[in-house]
Amino acid sequence: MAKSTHIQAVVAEARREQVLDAATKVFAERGFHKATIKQIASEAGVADGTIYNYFTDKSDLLLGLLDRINETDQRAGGLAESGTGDFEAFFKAYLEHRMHVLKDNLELLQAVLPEVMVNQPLQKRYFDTILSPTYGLAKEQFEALQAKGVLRPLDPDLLLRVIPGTLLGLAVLGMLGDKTVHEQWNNLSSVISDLILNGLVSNETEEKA
Amino acid sequence: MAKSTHIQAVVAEARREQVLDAATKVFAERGFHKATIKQIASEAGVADGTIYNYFTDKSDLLLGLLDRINETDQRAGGLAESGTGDFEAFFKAYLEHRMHVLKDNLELLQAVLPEVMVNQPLQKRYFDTILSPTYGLAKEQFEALQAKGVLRPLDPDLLLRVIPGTLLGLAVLGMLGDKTVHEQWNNLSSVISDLILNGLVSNETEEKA
Amino acid sequence: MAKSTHIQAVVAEARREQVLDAATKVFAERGFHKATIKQIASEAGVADGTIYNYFTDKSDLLLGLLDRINETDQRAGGLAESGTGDFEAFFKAYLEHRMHVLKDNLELLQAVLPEVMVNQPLQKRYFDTILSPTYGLAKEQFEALQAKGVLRPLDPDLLLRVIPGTLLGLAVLGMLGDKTVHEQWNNLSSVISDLILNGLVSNETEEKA
Amino acid sequence: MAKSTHIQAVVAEARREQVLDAATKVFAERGFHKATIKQIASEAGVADGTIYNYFTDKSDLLLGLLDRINETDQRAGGLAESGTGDFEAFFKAYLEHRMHVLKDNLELLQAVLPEVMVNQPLQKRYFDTILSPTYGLAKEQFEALQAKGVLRPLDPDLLLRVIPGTLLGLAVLGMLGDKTVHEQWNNLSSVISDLILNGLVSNETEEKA
DNA sequence: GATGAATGAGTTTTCATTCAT
DNA sequence: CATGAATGAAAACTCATTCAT
Repeated sequence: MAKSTHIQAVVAEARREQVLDAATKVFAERGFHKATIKQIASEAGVADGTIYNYFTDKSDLLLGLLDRINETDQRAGGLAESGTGDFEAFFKAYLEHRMHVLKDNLELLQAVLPEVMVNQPLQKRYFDTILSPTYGLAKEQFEALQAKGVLRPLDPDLLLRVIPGTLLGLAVLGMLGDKTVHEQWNNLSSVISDLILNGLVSNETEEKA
Repeated sequence: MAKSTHIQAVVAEARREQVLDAATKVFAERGFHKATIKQIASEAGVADGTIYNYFTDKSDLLLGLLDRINETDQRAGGLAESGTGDFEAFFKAYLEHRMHVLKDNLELLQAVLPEVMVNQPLQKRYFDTILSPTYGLAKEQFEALQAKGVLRPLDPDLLLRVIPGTLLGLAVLGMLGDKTVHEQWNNLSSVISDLILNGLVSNETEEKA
Repeated sequence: MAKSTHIQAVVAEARREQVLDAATKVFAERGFHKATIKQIASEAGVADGTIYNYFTDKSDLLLGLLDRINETDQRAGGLAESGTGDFEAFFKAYLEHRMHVLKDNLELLQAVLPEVMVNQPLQKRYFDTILSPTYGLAKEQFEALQAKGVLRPLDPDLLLRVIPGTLLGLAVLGMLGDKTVHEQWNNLSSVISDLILNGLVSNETEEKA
Repeated sequence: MAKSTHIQAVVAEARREQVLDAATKVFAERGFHKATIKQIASEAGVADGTIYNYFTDKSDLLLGLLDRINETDQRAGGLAESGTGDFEAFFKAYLEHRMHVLKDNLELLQAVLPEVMVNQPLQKRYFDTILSPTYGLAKEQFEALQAKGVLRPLDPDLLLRVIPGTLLGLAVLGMLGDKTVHEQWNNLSSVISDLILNGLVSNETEEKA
């Protein structure tokens, strides 16, 4: 019995994922409201009613996707540095990693973001479970590096909006159909690193001054 | 008769604006799809049917709002520098201006962006009429400054995504309910300028190396 | 404007009645749950959506019917006697009147009763607005007649359940398909009067004993 | 094998009863249509599908309950009098018995009645198997008593609607939420007997006249 | 032009019933 | 026989759009 119960659970979980995959695709393509349960069910290869065996609601599908983003973010890890030397190398690697994760989850983000932007209960959940924890963690790390003199003393709370905001903004530009963003996504990573680390202004100029 | 026609035209234009104002508010609050014509009409103080004397469609309201964003952007102006000396001061001022304009139009952006992110015909229109022209213009200016050695030789196409992307990303963070972004919006401007111009890494460190 | 507004109101009220008539018929025939909005709309000669311009809900239709029963009951009047002499004649006339009103509203009662029996919020409303007031009024009248020695001293609270209960029970028997009840409805009135006034047991027998 | 078959039959019958008990409860609480197979199955402690091994249909459950009412009525017995003397005492006892049986089966009645009132095929079955036999039986007894001069010569067909109708009506008042009916159920029995036997009008008055 | 009631297509959701395990 | 997930038909309800006034 334990075994069959276990198999049931595995099958059920697989079905859930199958439905969430379909919802991701359809929400991303058509938006939350224009997406119909029929389309999602058909994309998932199940009957309409089946979806309601796994989700209470159409909007419960969205919560399921939010949880996925959350898990993705957990796995992506934080700004945990070995503390050893090279911050620049570390930052580049970290940013590249985040950009990579972001790229892999653009569809998911596109499925969720437009609705979250417009739905306040969802906003709260998104902010509390996804953004806020990230902020808390990173802030301490920034302050430590600033204390060591490795980083310039910019307000860490604001840096923590600007840097992820940049990634988010690029993702949104991508969703708005900017082909360059899509095609050069990998190169963007190093430009951002370079820009954020060293700034826009030429050193020659600066050193002259 | 010419006069009365003119008056009518003025009244009609005023009515159009009145409806667009209402649509901005209701779309921003509830999202394009959850917003109903009834709500917009009521907010505008007109009857449902009246809206159809000025707009063919619910989605035509959205096009009207897109045009407003376009106008906003036109008025905000480009990166036109007098060419004289201080690029840093100029960039700071420019960024502050754009941030200010953006702040004033957050509601409009929130009304339009989530739907544009999900609606491909709208994307194309948005991209072609709003983003693309901005890029073209700014690119030449960047290249000129890089040629003069004022700016470091980062790929201008990518810079032109990263910098506006940062502003857009911050606006989106705001729409997602990040209170810090709202409260510190004005301070964000100088942090961004500083970060973009000079980078994150402390000069002391750099110069030692 | 006052005139056109008035006309609007009259038309609207007529439409409401038209829909309630249709609902009465369809609910009585098929029961609340098996009745569909489509059927009611079709019976009323309007589109489905039109019903929702006058009633918030399917169950709001039922409330509308309850109100009708209430009005019916108000018009039917109470046990108000001139106080003069002949209680028996008065009671016969009163009962006949109530039976007549009941007959005219059997369809309405059949539409409402089965659902009220099964729906507690509706029960409360039905009891509070329809049954309870009737009880309060009649109780005093009974007690007065008992004090005068006209009526035997049976518990008035219980009499006030038994007598209307008898009418209600006969109506229900009718709804259950008892043909005799339908066909002899008018004769039932005098049998009930006679039974209630004089009892079942023969006077001869009684007087012998 | 004969034995195991017998055991199976007993188990099966027990399961049937278990499901009917559950159906009685859930139908009475929520009404036939709002009751779901899932709720009944859960109340009975079996799986949804199991119910279909014992009943062809949701409405077959109702037929099962109708049969129970029928059995209840059979057991309750008729108006069979020993023919000896005291009709009044007999009638009181009989009525008390019926009221008692009715009280014990109010839940069952509440489960069945509202749906029967609205479902014609069910009505026919209910009428033919339950009401009609009762009528036939009792009518003869009434006529005999009237012939003996024990009872006044009221139309027996109508009396046979009025008396059970009174009980039924009181049960319905109870289902409509009349607390007095519930609380005073036992006292109602003697009031009804008294009223039906002796009438409402005071004997003093009558004898004067 | 302005109005707002009427329309009915389109969606979500429920739930009796089936059937593979 | 028992199970309970899958099914999909059926219903309530919403709302953009039309059009008679």
